[in-house]
Amino acid sequence: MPTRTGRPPKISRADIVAAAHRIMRDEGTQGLTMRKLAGEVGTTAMALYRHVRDKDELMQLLLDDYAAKVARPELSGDLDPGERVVAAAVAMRDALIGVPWIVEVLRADDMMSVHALWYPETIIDAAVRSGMPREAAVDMYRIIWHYTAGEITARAAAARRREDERPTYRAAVFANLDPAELPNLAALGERWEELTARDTYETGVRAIVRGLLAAHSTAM
Amino acid sequence: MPTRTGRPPKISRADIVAAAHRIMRDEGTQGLTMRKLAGEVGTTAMALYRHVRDKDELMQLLLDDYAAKVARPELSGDLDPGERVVAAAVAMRDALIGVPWIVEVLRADDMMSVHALWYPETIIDAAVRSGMPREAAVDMYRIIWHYTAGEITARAAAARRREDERPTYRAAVFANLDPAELPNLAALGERWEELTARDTYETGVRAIVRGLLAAHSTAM
DNA sequence: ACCTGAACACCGTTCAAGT
DNA sequence: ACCTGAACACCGTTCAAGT
Repeated sequence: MPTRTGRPPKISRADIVAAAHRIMRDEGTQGLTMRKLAGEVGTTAMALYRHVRDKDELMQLLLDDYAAKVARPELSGDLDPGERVVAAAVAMRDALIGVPWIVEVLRADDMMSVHALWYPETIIDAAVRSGMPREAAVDMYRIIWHYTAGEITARAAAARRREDERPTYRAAVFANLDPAELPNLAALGERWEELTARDTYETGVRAIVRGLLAAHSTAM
Repeated sequence: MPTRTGRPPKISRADIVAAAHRIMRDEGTQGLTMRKLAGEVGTTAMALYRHVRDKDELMQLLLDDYAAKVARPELSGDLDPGERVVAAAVAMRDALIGVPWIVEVLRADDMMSVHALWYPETIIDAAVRSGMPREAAVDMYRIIWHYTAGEITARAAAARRREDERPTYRAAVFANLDPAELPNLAALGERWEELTARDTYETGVRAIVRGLLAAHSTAM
């Protein structure tokens, strides 16, 4: 058994990740800086680089750590395949709704961390059981993912905007609509604010699933 | 007629916006800094603040300028309402595909600049003509918008990733899948890369439209 | 009225030196 | 082996001074 030599560590990866989660929760992606994180952990910014290659690796660590903690919801066994897809998508959205920064980190990968591959697996599995070829099932997953990522991002941005005091650019635009050119928007007027605050996520996934299943059975 | 006094301007808002567009095109949102922009225009960073309140206002200017230049596609008159929605959504996606930074700027507003309100108007109008109440038509527009924003962002990120040399995190994940736990993903294996490169945007909007129209006629 | 230089309060990251 | 201080090459923005 090799004896470790040298100075014993003051901080650990786990300390860093835990502190980073707290900052992310309280101040968002913007608020997470290496210097502030170091302060939270109780060292200097430079010490962090002993434990983490760079900020990108830290984000990946954060993602994996969160994904590992997300519980797998039990999907009731008597759902038909389409409803299983909807239930899995809603669960995925629920897992992301409090942590919109994750969507930024995920970016292009069309998927979450290793620990969250359960979501695509379930969605693809249910789609296949509904009679789709596996390729079409992957398309369904990706379409749902793009929709989910877009919805989460818009929701987070709307929440940020509501915290802002300044009058929205949007309000100014709606005050000056030409009803001749944009009759529907002008007719909606002040109701736009209220209508766009509604949670239509599930309506959307359900439409995607229904629409894709219908398209597939027509094509047969 | 009041005489203007003082030093004549060396640069204009138009110069600034034009230079900013070039930088955005060549280097993306990351590349646009006030100092670099000033260099491109031929002044100092601080001179920009005579013409633009701050970087946020500059982004809004950029957005409006681009939106004003986007041509309205003529939608053939003999499309049924559902196909009109699809055509408008595809046109909206096409207008955004080369300028993904716009989606970042738009953030929460669920819509583009004043000059691009034509898109929601057309989509809502077609949805209403297909027999939906206006509220449901707004929902349809928002669902399509979230899907579109998510797709554009993922597409841009995928393009960036392809430019990177380093082996993708995703590749490492797929090499170590447990087929017992994730049978579908394991079966897909190397095909994942190829399958997720496919353009499924139109399939997605079409499904959304079909699904929402079906849900509405069922409910009646 | 417009532009400039110096400065402020930040970033992520590197590197040589300390323990 | 780990941590620290000083430093580098950046940010957006302000402010007093110049033309």
